[in-house]
Amino acid sequence: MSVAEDLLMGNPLSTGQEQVLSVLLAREQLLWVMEERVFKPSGLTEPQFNVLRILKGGPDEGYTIGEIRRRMIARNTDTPRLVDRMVMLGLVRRQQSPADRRHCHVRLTAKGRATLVKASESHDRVLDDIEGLLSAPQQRTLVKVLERFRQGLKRLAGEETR
Amino acid sequence: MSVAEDLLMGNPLSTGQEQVLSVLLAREQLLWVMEERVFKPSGLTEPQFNVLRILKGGPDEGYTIGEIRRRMIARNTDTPRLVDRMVMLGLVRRQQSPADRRHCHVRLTAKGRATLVKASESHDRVLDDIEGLLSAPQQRTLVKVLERFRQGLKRLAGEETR
DNA sequence: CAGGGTTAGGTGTGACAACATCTTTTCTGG
DNA sequence: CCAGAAAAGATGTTGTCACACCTAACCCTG
Repeated sequence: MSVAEDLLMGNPLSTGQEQVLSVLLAREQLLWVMEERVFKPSGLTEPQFNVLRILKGGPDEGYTIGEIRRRMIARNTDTPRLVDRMVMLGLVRRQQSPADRRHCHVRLTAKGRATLVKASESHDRVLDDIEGLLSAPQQRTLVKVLERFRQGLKRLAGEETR
Repeated sequence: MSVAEDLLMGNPLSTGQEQVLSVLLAREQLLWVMEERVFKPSGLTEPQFNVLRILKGGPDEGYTIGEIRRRMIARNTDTPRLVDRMVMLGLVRRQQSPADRRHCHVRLTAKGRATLVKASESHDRVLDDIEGLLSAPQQRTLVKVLERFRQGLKRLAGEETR
């Protein structure tokens, strides 16, 4: 057990500290499971997997770099270079738009699609397992409370710029 | 609003997806607030701040690289190089242990201590604000449910290596 | 239609994460 | 005591995040 987890269990922490640690540690553990069971076996990284999923749900002509970035979970993915590496891996194709030459459309290749299918299978299995961790009411509570937490944080950040 | 947040609100997602997205987005927003209000103003990065806090709570002779790593939240911090950079910034001192020359003790400098004090003030203010986001029962629920979630994930990961 | 602002994307740099490998030092079993 | 295992760090490499700055293309107003 890490010392951080140790801290969370039965030590005198402020409730703010507890909440912060809880969120950080849950995310750490979640990512660890995903890496072991989804990303490593498929040879993808987390952001690469996300790009593939985004493209799969998109139109045939693909998405532009900016559209991909807006759909990513992380705030500021360095999307041009992320796409660069995925082009080199043969996962996606990049093509300048004739209509607006500033845009470039990114599309799945056959290899990218196949890799995504394989990774998605293990991803779905992990999600199924996760649904078994908490009772249904607890799951709803978790989502609801985290949503309130997040909206509150958003206001905290927003107060800076007022 | 990012598309990821958009997804979370009123779209047909599996409950597993919902929980995963909730945790990831909450952590994103939390880190964003911390960066704006704690890390950027103090000129520290998140892991640097954590190292300083760890050293402050430790013994006078400091901690070794390995002890610091075990106390970090992230699983696999590249502690030698993290300490390298902090030495160059003048935040910590590194000294080989005479008893066991494989070890090196890392200690706060005066500058490191002063930087930590300044950063801790804003950190405490953020924690105070966070305590105001949810009702007391909700805060307890959040911590409790995330703890169950995390323990469950740990079992999921552990099943791999059995 | 010309010049300036805006937008999309690329590039340069520094810090961190994750993994592999290597060196030095210590420990341990025979 | 000594050879090999184990431990602690250091180092090399790749991928990502975050920021700053730059370029090219478009648009819009005068």
